[in-house]
Amino acid sequence: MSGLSFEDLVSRLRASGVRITAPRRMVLAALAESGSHVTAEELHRRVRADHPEVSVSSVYRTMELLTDHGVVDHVHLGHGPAQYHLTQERHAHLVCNGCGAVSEVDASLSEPFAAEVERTLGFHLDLGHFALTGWCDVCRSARTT
Amino acid sequence: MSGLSFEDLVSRLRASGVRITAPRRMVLAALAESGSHVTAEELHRRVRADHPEVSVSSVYRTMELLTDHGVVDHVHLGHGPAQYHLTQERHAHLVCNGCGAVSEVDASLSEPFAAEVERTLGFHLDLGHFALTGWCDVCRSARTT
DNA sequence: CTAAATGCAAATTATTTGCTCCATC
DNA sequence: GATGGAGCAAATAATTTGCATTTAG
Repeated sequence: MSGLSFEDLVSRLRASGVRITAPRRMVLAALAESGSHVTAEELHRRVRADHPEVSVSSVYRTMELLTDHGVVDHVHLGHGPAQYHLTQERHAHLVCNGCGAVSEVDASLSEPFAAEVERTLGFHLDLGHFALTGWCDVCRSARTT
Repeated sequence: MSGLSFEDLVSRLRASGVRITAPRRMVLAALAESGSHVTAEELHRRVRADHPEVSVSSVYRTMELLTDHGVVDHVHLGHGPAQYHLTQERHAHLVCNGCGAVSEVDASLSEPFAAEVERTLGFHLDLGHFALTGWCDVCRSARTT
């Protein structure tokens, strides 16, 4: 799912019967060019720079479509808007309540916990969709002093 | 912090210099009477039943005040509104993406994970503020079949 | 040509804020 | 009676939806 170029993605989608329209192409391109996480608003801003007529609804509708096709995913990093990204290996996110910094948790760290929850509670955790919040080292020290 | 009666809470607040107004008293009473988790809207609905003039803003402002005084806390159970509750021992919540059922995770289960994250990443998790999402047994089986 | 997608504006949901009037201490 | 709270309505923020108009295949 990762490592595919932008045009590869377009071909794959067209092959799945997805209509490749100008807005869709532009939104997907903007997403591919963005770093890991972008908000819908940010994508809209980028697309609008070249094509002011593209609307936010198209961004949201495209994200929904691409999500259904497994190409896109999003995370909620606490309060605030959802963050979209091309589908990749799922991992948990840590968001600091103080500075807002986002870091990633390697699956190897969270798997034992997820396994334990599954075993004892019969609940299958998806730690990739909502971030885990807390305090980074720096902010933690700053508040306790 | 737990085990205090409604009137105990009121006295404690008044002692801290908090003005005990009619709306505050009613909102706090509604919260105390509600089970563990209630939304602001639900609290408003309850209070309004007897006193239609009380506004939502008062509910929100009261929740904010009580939060500042450590009497109230809230959790985000995924999408949807925040859920308020009287302050109690913090624990993580599991929300099923399928049926929406909420369950609690005993701290003993999450502590080893939190400790490991703290040790290796220097990040102090607060698993009590945002719920962990995933799939309960029933919904999980239902989707994979 | 026709089903599906777009743009735009208006609706929703959850929460916050400005402001004038009212009540607690 | 002064300071802080309440109510109401309007403002925000993020997203969704209805509908008339375009467009990909």
